[in-house]
Amino acid sequence: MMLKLATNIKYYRKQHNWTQQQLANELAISRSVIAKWESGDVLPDLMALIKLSRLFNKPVDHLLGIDSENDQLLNDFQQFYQTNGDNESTIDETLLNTIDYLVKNPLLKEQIERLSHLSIKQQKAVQRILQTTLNEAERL
Amino acid sequence: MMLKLATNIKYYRKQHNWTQQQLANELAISRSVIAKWESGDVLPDLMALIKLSRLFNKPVDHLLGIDSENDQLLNDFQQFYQTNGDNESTIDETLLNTIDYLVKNPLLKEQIERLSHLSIKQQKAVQRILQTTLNEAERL
DNA sequence: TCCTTTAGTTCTTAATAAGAACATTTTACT
DNA sequence: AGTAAAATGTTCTTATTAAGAACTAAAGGA
Repeated sequence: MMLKLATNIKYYRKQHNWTQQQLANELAISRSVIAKWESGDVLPDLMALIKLSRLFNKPVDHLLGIDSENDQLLNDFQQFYQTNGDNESTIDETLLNTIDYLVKNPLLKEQIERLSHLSIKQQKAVQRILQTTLNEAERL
Repeated sequence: MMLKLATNIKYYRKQHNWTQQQLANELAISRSVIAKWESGDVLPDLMALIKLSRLFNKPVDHLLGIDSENDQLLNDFQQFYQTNGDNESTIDETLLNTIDYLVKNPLLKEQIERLSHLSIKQQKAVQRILQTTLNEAERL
C-alpha cells in the first residue's frame, strides 16, 4: 500500500512555515519523531495522526492520501484535454498521482521544468540515464 | 479525546452480519484483536484502520468519529425543532452525539424506550438510581 | 568560509498491539 | 428451562514498532 502520509506531513508543515521542531512542539513530542514520520521510516500512531489532521485542518483520509477528492479534478482534466475516458487517454489516475507527487516535491518539479527546456537530444539522453538508474534501483 | 472507533467497528461489523472471526479473516489477523478493538482496549494500527475503512466503505475520519458529517444533520434538527441556534437550545452537538450513541447501542436505546413508557414516578425513580450509579462510577 | 539552524540517522528504551489460551456470555434448539 | 454450540470477552506472554537522546550531515546566511 502506497501511503502519501510522509510526503503530506512534510508538505503541510512547510505550508505552515514550520520547522520540525515547531511542529514537534505543537504535538508535544520530540523532533526526531517528526523527521522519521516525514522520511516514511515510521508511522505516527492514531492519536498523533488525529492531532495532525486538526493542526493542518485536513481530513485524516486526505493526509493518508486515500481519499477520492481527486475524482472531481480528474473530470476537469478530462474535460480540458477532451480525452473522454477512452482507452487511449493518458489522463488517468496515474497522472493525477504524478501531478500530486510533483506538487509536493518542488525540487523534482523544477528539475522537470529544466529538463523540458533542453534540446530534444539532451532530453532523450537524460531520460536514458533516468531509465537505467530506475531499473537499477528497482532491482534492490 | 473521545474516539468512537471501538463502537463504530462493532457497529459496522454487525451491519455486515459478520462475526468477529469473519472480520478477522478479512483482515488476516487473529480474532482476539478484533475483540480488543471493539472493547476500546486497543487501537488498531494505521494499516488495519485503512483496511477497515475500505471494507466498510467509510472514510477513516468517520470510523474515528472525528468528521463533521454531523453538521448538516444538526442544521436539519434545528430546523425541525425551530431552535435556531440560540443559546437556550438543547439541540446541540451533544444531542447528536447522544443520538449517535443510542443508534449504535441498541440495547440502551431499547431501555430508554421502555423507560419512557413508565409512569412519571417510576421514571424519576429510575433516574435517581442512574444518577447515583453514575456518580459512583465516575469517582473511580 | 565559518557559524547557526534545520533536518536526517542510529541506537536504546519504552510503549503497545498481536496472538494463544482460557473464561464467560449469548444463541439456538429441543 | 436445559444443554450444546457459537460468539465474544479477558489474561498473559511475546513480538513489533514507535519514541527519545545523541550524534551526524546538510542547508542557509553573514
